[in-house]
Amino acid sequence: MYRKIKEMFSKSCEYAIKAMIFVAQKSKDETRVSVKDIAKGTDAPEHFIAKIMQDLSRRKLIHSVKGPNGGFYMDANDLKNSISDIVKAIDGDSIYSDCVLGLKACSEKNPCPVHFEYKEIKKNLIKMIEHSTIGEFNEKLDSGKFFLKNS
Amino acid sequence: MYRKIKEMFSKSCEYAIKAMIFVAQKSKDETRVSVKDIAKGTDAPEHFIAKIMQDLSRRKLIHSVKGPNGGFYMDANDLKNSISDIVKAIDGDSIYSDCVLGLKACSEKNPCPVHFEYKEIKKNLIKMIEHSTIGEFNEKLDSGKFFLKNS
DNA sequence: ACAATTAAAGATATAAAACTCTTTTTATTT
DNA sequence: AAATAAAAAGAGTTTTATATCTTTAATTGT
Repeated sequence: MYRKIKEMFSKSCEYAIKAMIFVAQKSKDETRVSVKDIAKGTDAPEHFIAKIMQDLSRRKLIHSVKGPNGGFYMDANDLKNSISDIVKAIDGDSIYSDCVLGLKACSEKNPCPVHFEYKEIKKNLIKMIEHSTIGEFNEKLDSGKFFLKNS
Repeated sequence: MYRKIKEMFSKSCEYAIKAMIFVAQKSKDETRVSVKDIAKGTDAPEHFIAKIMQDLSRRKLIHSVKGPNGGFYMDANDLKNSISDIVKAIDGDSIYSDCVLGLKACSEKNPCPVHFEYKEIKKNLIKMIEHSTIGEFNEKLDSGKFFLKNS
């Protein structure tokens, strides 16, 4: 029985976050970024990231235009979106609401054994992903000290 | 496209944690707990939790005996295991090592944009799951203030 | 020794996530 | 208006996780 690897976010969500940051980078000068470019820039499978971009677009986290010279871009408002907004759009908000042990009945009044310990972790996690906006990451990457690609 | 629900641990791992706590509860007086009882006590599918118990047993996180009046039990040493030990046994240790954005090349010197923010979260998470042992939870549950079942 | 009981092992089935391919729609450029 | 380039939509495939079922091996009580 091989059960391995359990990440914080789904693969889709990882790609989504990377894609958002990537497009933010490229769309300063009104440029539109094609799915192909996003796939290359983030080491994501092209057709898969295309689907994810559709989701992000439908959820208004990013803009898109069809046709020649079309593609994805972000406006000033889009840059205000947080990692949390992306996570919610792609993975849903169970990371906020659900019990670590998967107990539906778990609550403050009916806590699972790890409830209060986990509460702190969750609070920090949420703080982090809500606090950091795409725009901020954009600036960080400009500084040249951070990287998006795998190789 | 329906992508929903992304938990901190895998379902298998949730079941494993609950099962470990459940068996700890029951095995004070040298009692052995059967798979059937574990399944009932933790709201887990019987045949599925059976597989998980096999894993835990193989990894020496729990003891088992076959035959009539057989079942699973924990000795004093087993009670010293932490949640972290269970997580590592079932989900692997990627939660410790892997980049949130799934970047293989991500490191202190080659950080992804969220690397340093996430580092703190990870540190807290690890501290929590390493710190809390099965034995402690056992005592907590004894106090009657915590619950394992879903309903 | 035998029957009963239980976990271990193995094989199979189902569901969800990850990924791919094809067709359609929309916009742009000539 | 036609050709083209791009995303959107839809359908399909593969892989992994979850779950079930069956057989085997070990232990106990009679």
